[in-house]
Amino acid sequence: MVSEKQKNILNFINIFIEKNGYAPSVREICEGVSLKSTSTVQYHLEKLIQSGLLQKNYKKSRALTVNNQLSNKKIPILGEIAAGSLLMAEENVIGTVNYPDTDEKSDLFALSVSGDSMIDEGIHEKDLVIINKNEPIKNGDIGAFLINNSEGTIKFLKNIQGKQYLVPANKNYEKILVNENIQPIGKVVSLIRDM
Amino acid sequence: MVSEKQKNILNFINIFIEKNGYAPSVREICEGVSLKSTSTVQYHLEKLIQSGLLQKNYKKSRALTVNNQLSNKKIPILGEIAAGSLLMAEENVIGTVNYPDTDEKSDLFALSVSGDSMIDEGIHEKDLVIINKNEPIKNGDIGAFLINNSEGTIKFLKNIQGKQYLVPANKNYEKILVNENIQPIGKVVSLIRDM
DNA sequence: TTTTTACTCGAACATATGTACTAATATATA
DNA sequence: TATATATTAGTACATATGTTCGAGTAAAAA
Repeated sequence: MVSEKQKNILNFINIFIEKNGYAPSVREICEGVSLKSTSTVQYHLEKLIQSGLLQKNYKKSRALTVNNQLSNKKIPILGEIAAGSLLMAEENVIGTVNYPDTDEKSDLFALSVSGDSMIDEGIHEKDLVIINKNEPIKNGDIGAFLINNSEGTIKFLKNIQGKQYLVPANKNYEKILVNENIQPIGKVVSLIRDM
Repeated sequence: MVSEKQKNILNFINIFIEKNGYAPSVREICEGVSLKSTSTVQYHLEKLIQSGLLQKNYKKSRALTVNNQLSNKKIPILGEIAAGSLLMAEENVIGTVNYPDTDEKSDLFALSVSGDSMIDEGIHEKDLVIINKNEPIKNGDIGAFLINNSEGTIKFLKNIQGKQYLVPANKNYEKILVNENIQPIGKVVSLIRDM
């Protein structure tokens, strides 16, 4: 569906943007991919738009955006989870972290780990865990949970003898039976540690 | 030096780029910051350029780039370190990872961790460690080293009784005396784990 | 007061740039 | 063979857009 020339053009646009910080004009694409007519480029741009690989704004200069899978987005870092609320209230956002934006539907945020209850899994105090609110926590997953509407915690979710438990990775802590006071926030999908 | 109006304009440009993926035109800035004349915007853009906060290309449309401290750069992920060479030869690059670009002089790359010699420090197999080639490995730091020009490894660097050792974080492994067969690659500055 | 600096506006200009139309060529398809 | 599709080129047009010039206002400095 997408010809070599079109891939060539898309690649040129990508490199140009990375190098210059803004998109090339139609005539600069001409130069860049050895085409002599602007209408030829126009033709290929239309094809790329139809293929969903490119976005363009009618009559606006250099208003190309490439639909890259590897774009970045800033996700909020929450200091502590507000009592009684899972909302990412602005007053709780203590910063942002850059993270590759892979899933368009995902709703990500970051939590700074406090305590050592997951130390045996290599999750340390002050590590940053990335949590996806839209990804369900399955048996054996590490997830973020809210206890008694006040305290946020990272634990394994494990099914033991038919009952659900929050299981720490530290022998000094006890597992916790999941009841109505415990609500899941989301699955831990990534971990970032600065040293 | 930079007036409120100019900060206002810079902020508008930043938000516009983040939202649209390309920079605003002079007239769109007019609209956005409630100014009626394009020359007024031109005037403020000049000021911002003089202050080093903005870059512009003469006569090119929407060719503004904001000198943000929080840009991102792609850093290469090396599969294995080439025998006899620390060069990041293209054939060894198995991917890239997005990482916030904080230090302009830093020379970063990523290594996928193999083995469990640092497990007690919460560094697991398949974790991605970010290494700064320009940051010296000091006593007590975790660094990346090349052994016998062939094998790359992550270890503590520790000074024990006047001698330098590579110290694992795993009781099942022995520490290694630093000799001429061991050369430092760089300090481990960050860790990324996908789950 | 006069002078300087900072900021704003309006109008006009030059051109960089996106777009449209027609035609030609080559290759595949019926 | 005839027809359709893909690609390229040339020309021309409309306008989006950066730039320049002149002037006015307000506040601060001399």
